[in-house]
Amino acid sequence: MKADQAVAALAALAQEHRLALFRLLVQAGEKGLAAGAIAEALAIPNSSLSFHLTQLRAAGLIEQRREHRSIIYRAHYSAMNALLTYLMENCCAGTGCDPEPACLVQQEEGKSL
Amino acid sequence: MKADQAVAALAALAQEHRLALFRLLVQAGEKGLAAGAIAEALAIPNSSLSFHLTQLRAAGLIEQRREHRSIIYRAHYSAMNALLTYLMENCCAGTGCDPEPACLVQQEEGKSL
DNA sequence: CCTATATTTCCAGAATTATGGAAATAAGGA
DNA sequence: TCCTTATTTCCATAATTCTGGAAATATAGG
Repeated sequence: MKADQAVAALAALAQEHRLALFRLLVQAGEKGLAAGAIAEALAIPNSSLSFHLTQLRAAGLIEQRREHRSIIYRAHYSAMNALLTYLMENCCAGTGCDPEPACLVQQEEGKSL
Repeated sequence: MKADQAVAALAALAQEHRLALFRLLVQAGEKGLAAGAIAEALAIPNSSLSFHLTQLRAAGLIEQRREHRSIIYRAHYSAMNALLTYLMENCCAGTGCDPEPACLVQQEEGKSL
């Protein structure tokens, strides 16, 4: 991951409504949620929600698909993991970070982040 | 962790210089780095660096201590882990997130995040 | 006390971002 | 085609953030 992608992803998450929205999608899992359901859950006007969905999508953190009349959004987990990995890359100069429980993210890889 | 703390931490990281700075400190480990060394490594004017250090510190992501004439900064790993955990909280509706390698952060807890 | 080093504070201009109502677009069914 | 539902685009206002030079503050040593 490159620095400007990471900045874009962090900026996308650094907003009250978008953070709540992203977490909602993280918790919803692979099946995702329709835009209308999100607007209702978060009590945000449609036009504002659409703006925030666009921001998250531009940052690569969520995906959309159309299903009948609804547009379904879901979290893009691998993008999220790439971000977490980037943040903690080469952490603690390789010393293991004790006694703090840092460096968690990098220990379970070998898969496509 | 509460939502507004998470937003503050993400906003602090969502800036080119601050992200590079934070990662530099993550990689430097517990011994940290002096402000001057950071300014040199990142090629940022002192006043700008000081602004960014203040932002990161206000968000709880870094700590400072004085050592002789220098002020040493280091990453606050537990705050970082609290943020990562918050982002992925209850992820994938408990289904395990396969086939994506998400949900990494929460699997190694039992320690003070 | 004077000097050198290290870092922060002050400031104002430039740039970016969030908001929500109203209108526009898209899809599906009668 | 016409109607209903679902979502996005447009727009102007308001608010926030970044920048870096110059001056101020803090520490240490001679």
